[in-house]
Amino acid sequence: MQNLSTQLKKAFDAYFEAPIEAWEEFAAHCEPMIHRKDEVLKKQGNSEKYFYFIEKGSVGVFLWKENNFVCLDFAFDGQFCCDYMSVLTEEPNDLELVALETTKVHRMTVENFRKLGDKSIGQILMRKSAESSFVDKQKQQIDLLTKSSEERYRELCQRFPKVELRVAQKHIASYLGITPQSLSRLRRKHA
Amino acid sequence: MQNLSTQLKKAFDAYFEAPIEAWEEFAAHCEPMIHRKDEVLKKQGNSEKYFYFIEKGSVGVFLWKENNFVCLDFAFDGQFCCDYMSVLTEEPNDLELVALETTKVHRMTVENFRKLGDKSIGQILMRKSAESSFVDKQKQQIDLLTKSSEERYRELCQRFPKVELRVAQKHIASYLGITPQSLSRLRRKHA
DNA sequence: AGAAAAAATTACCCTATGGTAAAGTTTTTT
DNA sequence: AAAAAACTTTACCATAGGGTAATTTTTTCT
Repeated sequence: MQNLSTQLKKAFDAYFEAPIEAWEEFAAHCEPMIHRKDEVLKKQGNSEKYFYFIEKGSVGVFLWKENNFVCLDFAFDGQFCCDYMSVLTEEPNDLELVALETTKVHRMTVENFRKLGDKSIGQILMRKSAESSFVDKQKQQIDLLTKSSEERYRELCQRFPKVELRVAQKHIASYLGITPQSLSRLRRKHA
Repeated sequence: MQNLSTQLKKAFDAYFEAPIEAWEEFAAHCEPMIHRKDEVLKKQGNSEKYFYFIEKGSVGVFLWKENNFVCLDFAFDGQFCCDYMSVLTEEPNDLELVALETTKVHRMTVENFRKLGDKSIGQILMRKSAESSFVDKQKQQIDLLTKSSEERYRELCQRFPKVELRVAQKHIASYLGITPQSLSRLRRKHA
């Protein structure tokens, strides 16, 4: 468990710049959990029950659209994830979280996460959490509006090395906003 | 000034669900200001100096890309806006805020906004602010990934009635992620 | 008001991506 | 190990949107 603390602390430092008490409080309420590939951590249409820290593995955030799914986000080792919109609005939401490989997480109930938010130290945690989530989303929007799918693919591969090996092409394609066929073409061209 | 209070309060209620003390504190530090069309409220590469509440008019958030600009966001009457990424990171940022028509704002220095954030009431304000900004961005990302430019255009027109009359087509086009020529075609088709 | 500048529209052709289908590959199931 | 299912690649054609340029309309400047 000491190992988690080290890694969790590192994630906090990179992500939040929150005071040390905040992550201690957070860590104290975490429960370890293992999810196999394709296991659904949060189902579309439900309210989010947990806030996750990924120790090892990866999780995809999906939106089901007609018969297809669109991948809105990936989260890998050392990152946090959840259907944050559901947490914030306290309502059911259509995002679906799925393990993309065997994944070890530490999760905290949203109930506890919210209770944390009532304390002043948690207030800061919640704020930092929302702020960094916003910055990430803003970057994604900028990429979608200003970069070609080829650029976006190359940057994704840089940001998450080996992502092509760990995550199905179809998920990467939908994340980029293109079809698997188009991604396949891109890959062939610049292989 | 009573008028502002009413409208500002309304904006808070719609946006933040923050306690009444938060917006009173906010309103107390605001300074009224009028910007003419095309006036730059925040220049690319600078740090954000103000946090704005728009009483009447509109502001565009732009990112300059090569010789062009891309519109990332619009803000109209009763909304807040700023280069939020710069405020959060406390660093210079490339977004540029421009008045799209004659616009009356009430602005607060980021310095004061941050000081507010140190009080517990401001902590909540900052958190709510980040949270609602995140939700907005998430929605934008979803639209970009799941909807056609035609759908996005129609929804933009619904969300901000008369937007086609108040804002230049080229800005709307870049917000949608297409060229003015393509937007022109769309408009002709469904006029 | 008239001239100049900027923006919007239209047109033409071109390219990136979509849709469908089929072939090849990998993974899962039995 | 064989069969089935799922995924990836390839191919072919269709289409939305881009690039350039010319024309018209609107806005700005003098």
